[in-house]
Amino acid sequence: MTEQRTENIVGALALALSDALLHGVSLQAPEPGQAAAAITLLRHEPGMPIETLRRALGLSHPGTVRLVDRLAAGGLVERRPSARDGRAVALYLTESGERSCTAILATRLEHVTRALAVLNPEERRAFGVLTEKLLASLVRNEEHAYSVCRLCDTVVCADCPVTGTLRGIV
Amino acid sequence: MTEQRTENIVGALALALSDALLHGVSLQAPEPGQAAAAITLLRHEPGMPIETLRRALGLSHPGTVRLVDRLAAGGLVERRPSARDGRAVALYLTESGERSCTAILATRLEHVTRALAVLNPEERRAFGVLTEKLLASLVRNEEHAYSVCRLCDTVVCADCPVTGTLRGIV
DNA sequence: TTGCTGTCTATGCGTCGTGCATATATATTT
DNA sequence: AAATATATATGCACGACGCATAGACAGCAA
Repeated sequence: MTEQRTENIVGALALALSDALLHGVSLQAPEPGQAAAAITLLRHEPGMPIETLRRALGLSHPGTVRLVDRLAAGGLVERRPSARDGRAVALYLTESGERSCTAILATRLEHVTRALAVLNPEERRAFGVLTEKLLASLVRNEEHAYSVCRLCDTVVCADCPVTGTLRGIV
Repeated sequence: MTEQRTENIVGALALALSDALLHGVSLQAPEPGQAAAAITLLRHEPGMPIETLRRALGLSHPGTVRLVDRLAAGGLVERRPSARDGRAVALYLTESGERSCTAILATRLEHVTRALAVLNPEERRAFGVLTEKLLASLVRNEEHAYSVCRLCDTVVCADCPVTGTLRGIV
């Protein structure tokens, strides 16, 4: 019973945090939804094809193509022919897209920082350790990892626990 | 710098958890989106008017009216005249709506439980304490509380930290 | 009471994102 | 060389959404 109370609170915190993050991040992106995640993923891995992006975002094929259409029309993303695969498109951020990405990551970081502000240094450290353990156990495969890390800042997150888990799986 | 790594991981976990929760919960609801949250909110507070629901879900007026239309057409929700306010509608779950709500809450609980399974009892307790502290500090006002707790199980969550904070504010 | 303002609900309308089905091009296998 | 699989693009129809608006009622003022 008391166990379930903890589970309930954890679910509420996850919802509250991701609500705040997604809302804040959408304001930095050209449109709500997965546009912000698409942008940060492309900084994460420049040249990513549409199909990989699609799997990370959990959208349909046409939906992803149209999203890229809109991002390209807005001057944030550029389509180039892929060097390795003649069928594929290699997606790159433009300069404007890079600026948008920086704003998105800053907003995300700011929201999480504000949320963690009530914890003292020891508590924050303890929370970080537990969070890392939870996150590492949650990732199922590479596709899921792309999705989970779709809004991450890869520069900050050296030795990412998610990729660490994947190395263990593969 | 290492500080930011913690923030990054916390953001990723929040996203991963809420993704999983929202997806699982949507499968128990008649449609994706905020339908599941609408159903659980109505168990939380039977007789809730559309406007309160709208604020908790973060939708537009017409969007909420249409959502209630679809839920009513599906036999999950019932509109009744409000006893106190002649303009307002009092929303209630039908029997079928109650069953759907039970399935939604069970799915949510199951997902969080599975996520917390890697922690041993002491870790889980510590994580629960820190989570509660974070959640309590995050809630701004009553409207926000409805939103944060929109998928909660009020039976399980006796002495909810969110309502506790609100009592402190008000 | 009468009248004014604010709130709650409902709906017509136009827009736009979405997915299905399909078409085309290229890669990979047989 | 043929067959199959994969990556991208698009025509089409559906549906959710928000804007603007309308109608009903509450609450307050004169």
